[in-house]
Amino acid sequence: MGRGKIEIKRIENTTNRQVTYSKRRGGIMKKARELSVLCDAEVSLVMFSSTGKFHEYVTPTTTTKKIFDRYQQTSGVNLWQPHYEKMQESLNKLKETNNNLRREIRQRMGEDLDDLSIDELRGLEQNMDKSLKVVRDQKYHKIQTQTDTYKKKDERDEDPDYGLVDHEGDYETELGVANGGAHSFAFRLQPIQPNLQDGGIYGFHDLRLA
Amino acid sequence: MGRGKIEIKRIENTTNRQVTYSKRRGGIMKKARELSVLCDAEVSLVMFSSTGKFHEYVTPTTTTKKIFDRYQQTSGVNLWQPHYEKMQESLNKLKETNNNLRREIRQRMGEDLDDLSIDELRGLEQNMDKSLKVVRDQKYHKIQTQTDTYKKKDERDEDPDYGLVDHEGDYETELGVANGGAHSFAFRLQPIQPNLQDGGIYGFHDLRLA
DNA sequence: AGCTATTAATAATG
DNA sequence: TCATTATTAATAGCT
Repeated sequence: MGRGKIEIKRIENTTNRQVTYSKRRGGIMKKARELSVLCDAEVSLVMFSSTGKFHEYVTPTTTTKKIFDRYQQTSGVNLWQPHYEKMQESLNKLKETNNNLRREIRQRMGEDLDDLSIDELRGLEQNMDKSLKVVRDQKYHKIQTQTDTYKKKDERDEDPDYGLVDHEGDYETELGVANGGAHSFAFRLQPIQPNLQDGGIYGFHDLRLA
Repeated sequence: MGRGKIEIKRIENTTNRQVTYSKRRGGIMKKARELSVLCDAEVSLVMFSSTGKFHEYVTPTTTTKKIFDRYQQTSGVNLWQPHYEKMQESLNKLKETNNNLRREIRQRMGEDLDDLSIDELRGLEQNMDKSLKVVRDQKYHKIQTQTDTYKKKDERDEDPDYGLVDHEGDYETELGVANGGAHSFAFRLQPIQPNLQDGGIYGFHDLRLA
């Protein structure tokens, strides 16, 4: 369809190649548009010239993203799914771990004990008993140390923030993630938060399953 | 270019539309191929017919994924990155939360106490003391209940497994070691599959900071 | 960029 | 769906 027939092979002359690219690009985009309209089809046409210039046509009623999403779904070709799935899997594992850790803390606080067997209860009790001794010793040790320090310096003034629980900022809501603050200890929490609203928002010290 | 000129608008007759789709699809794919070869260009052409049938052409020297990546890069359109980053962020928050939960459990096991103030130690001690009483009561209650059950049961039949609690033998041995010989109630949670390779980024049931 | 001779695509038809 | 063909559409080579 020109002044002469041409062979379909790379046009070596650079200028010619560019000109032909320009002309045919217009042609194929027109074809794509016509196909969209006439046949009510979704079309995505993406082109990069040999010089790297980018052109595209997409059916106006959709987007390239949608076309590619559909492409993935239909063709079964995974463009980024592998990575995504891996992360999703990691997220789920972490959430499960998180729940287990919360459950353990709750049990160490004397809640959620119904499901434990006698042996488990015995193990927990022994562990807590032993741990409590360690904590107690550590407390005495610390008091002793501090007393010594006071004797030396004879300074004073206590921390006015004593007892305050700081509530840090927002947490990830979409995935039901609760982010414990660096110094969030359940045992410091006096009133355990009553029921919050749904949507995966949990207080820092909420040990319910996420 | 046919026996008559046609207007570029949706072909209402379904059969006609399909036929035209079929013909023009072939035509545009040929054009895409020719553009690729003649002009040394990268072309991706994705089409969905109105009935949902999928067809594509990609320059043979590349792949749809590569074109897609390049498209993202060139057009500046970020299609999946936002979601990806969001997940990454969630992962990080979850990991931090898990670390905090682990730390709390460690402290409830008498470890990692050095950073706690006297007041925090006191709070922890009181909480543990109180919780221990609850656990102890629960243990006695459970033992009592089971004893009653045995009495009733013995009157009827002899089912040696009834009411018996498995000694889930693993949890004591496997973990005691990891935790300096301490009886590690935490590791009762071990059953979830261990982490795979991947550099062990997410240590799920290890109470050390990940 | 335009122009146009010529080839290519395809709408209607069988 | 497949082949034919009269027409229109695209475009190669030129300016």
